[in-house]
Amino acid sequence: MSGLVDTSDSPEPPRSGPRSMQVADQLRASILSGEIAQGERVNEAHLSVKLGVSRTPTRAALHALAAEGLLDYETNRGFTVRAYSSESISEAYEIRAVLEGLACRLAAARANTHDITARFEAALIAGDEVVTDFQNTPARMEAYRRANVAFHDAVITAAANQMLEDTLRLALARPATSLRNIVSFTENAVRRRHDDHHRIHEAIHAGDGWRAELLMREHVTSVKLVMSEELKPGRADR
Amino acid sequence: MSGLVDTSDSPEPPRSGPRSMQVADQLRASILSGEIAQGERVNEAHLSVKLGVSRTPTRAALHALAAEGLLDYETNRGFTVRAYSSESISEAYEIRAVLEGLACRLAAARANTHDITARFEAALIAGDEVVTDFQNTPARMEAYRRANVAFHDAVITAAANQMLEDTLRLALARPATSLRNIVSFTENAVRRRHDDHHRIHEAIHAGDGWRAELLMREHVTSVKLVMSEELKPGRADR
DNA sequence: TCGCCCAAAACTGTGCACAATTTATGATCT
DNA sequence: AGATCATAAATTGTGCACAGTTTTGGGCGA
Repeated sequence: MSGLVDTSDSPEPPRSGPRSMQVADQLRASILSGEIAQGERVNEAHLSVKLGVSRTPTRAALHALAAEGLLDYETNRGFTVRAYSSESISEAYEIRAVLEGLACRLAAARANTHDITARFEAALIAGDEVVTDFQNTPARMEAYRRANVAFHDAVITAAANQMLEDTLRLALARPATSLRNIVSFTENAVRRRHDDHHRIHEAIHAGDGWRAELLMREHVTSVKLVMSEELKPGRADR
Repeated sequence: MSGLVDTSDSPEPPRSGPRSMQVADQLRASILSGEIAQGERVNEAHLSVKLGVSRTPTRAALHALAAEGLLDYETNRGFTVRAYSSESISEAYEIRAVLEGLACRLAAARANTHDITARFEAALIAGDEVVTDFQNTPARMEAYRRANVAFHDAVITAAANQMLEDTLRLALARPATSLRNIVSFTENAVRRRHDDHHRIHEAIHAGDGWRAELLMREHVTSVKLVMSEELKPGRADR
C-alpha cells in the first residue's frame, strides 16, 4: 500500500486510464492552482468542449471531485468550486491531528512486523540525511518532502485500518492540507519536525499508544500553527 | 443544517428528486439490509433493468454510494459491495470517537450562542423524559433514538466546522455505525449514556474543551464495546 | 489431463440526442 | 418605475447506441 498522497512532482504525470480520470486530474490541478475561482460555478458543456471530451466523462470527473470535497453539488444546479478559507485550512489540520493521532495509537497497539519497522527506519534515515549537513536547496527540500510523506505513509500503514486510511486520504486531498506542502524549510523547523518523527516512532515501537497519539497530535498541530502564520495577510515573502 | 443522519423511520420516504437519487436510496437500502451480499459484484445493466431505469442514472447512483464508502470501484471492472467485518465496525467507532471528541473540544472553545444552548437543552430534556419512568417499549426506544440523534447533531453544529461535519457524516454512513442503531436498550445502559450526554454538555457549556473531548471519546468507546459484545457470535437473543 | 492461447461474450466507458428543470429575458399591469 | 408573470434560453438529467476493456469459454498442443 503506497501512495496515500502522490509523491510525484508538480506537473502530474498524465494518467493513462479512462478519459474521466484524465479529466478529473486536469480539473483538480486547475482548482488547486486557483485557475478556477472559489465559489465559481462549473459548466459541464463549456468544460467538456474546452477539454475536448463529451459531457459523460466530464460529469463522472465532476462527481469524483465532489466526492473528494473539492466541489459542491446540488441537484439540477450543477457543481461549484468549494471555498477554502484560511480558517477551513486550520480546521482540516485539526482533523488530521486527531486522525493521525489515532493512527499512531492503533499502530502502537499492534505487533511490530519486520516490514513496518523497515519502512519506518527507511523514512527516518532519509530524513536524517537531510538534517545532517543541512542545506536549503530545492533538491534537499524535495528529499525531505519524500521522507515526510514516507513517514506518514508508514504510520497509516502500521495502523492497518482501511477506513481510517480512506478518511485520512480525504482530509489530505483538501487544498493546502497535502503532505506535499512543506512549510518553513529552515534548519531549525526541519530539525524540530524530524525529531518529532523519531520520538513518534520510538513511542510506537515501544507500544506506548497514548504517548504516540499525543506526540502526533502535537506534531500536526505545530505544523498547523506555522501554516496559519504563513497564511496571514501582509506577508510579502517568496 | 439539520439531518446529519436521517431521523426518519425504517421505510425511507421515497425521495422525489432525480431518478439517480431514488436509485441510490433503493440501492443503499438493499445493501444495508444485506439483500446484496458483501463482496458481490454489482452489474450496471442487470441493476438498471431491475429498477426500470437506464444505465446512466444507475451509474450516477453507484458512484454516489462509492463516495459514501458502501461500494468499491475499480476502473473497467465496476463496483463491488464493500465488506464490513465486525473488526471494521470497531474501527469505525474509533474514528467516530476521535472526531466527535474533536467536535466537543471545538464546541467548548466557542461562545455559547442562545440557539446552540437551546438545541442542547431540547435534546437533553427529550432524553430526560425517556429516562424518567423508564419503559422498554418501541415508542420509548424511538423517542430515545431521536433524542440521541438530536444531541449528537447539536454537538457537530456547535463545533461549526463544515469539513468535520462532512467527515463525520461519512463515518456514520457505514453499516452498523449509524446513530440510529441503538444498542442495549436497558434501563441501566440508557441512564448511563444519557448521563454521559449531560456531563458532556456541562463541559462544553463551561468551556472545558479537554474534559468535553475526553468524555465524548469515552462515551463513544463505551458504545463501541457494547456493540462489539452484541456482535460476538454465539448470541441467540432477539 | 493439464496448461496455454485465442476468439467470443459480457461488461464498462464514451458520445450524442432529447427530456426535464432551472435561470434569464421581456412584456404587461399597477 | 417597480413588481409580476409568462415565455425563451441555458443548463442539467436521462436514454440509447457504439467503442474499448475485461472476463469467459473452448480448442489446441504437450
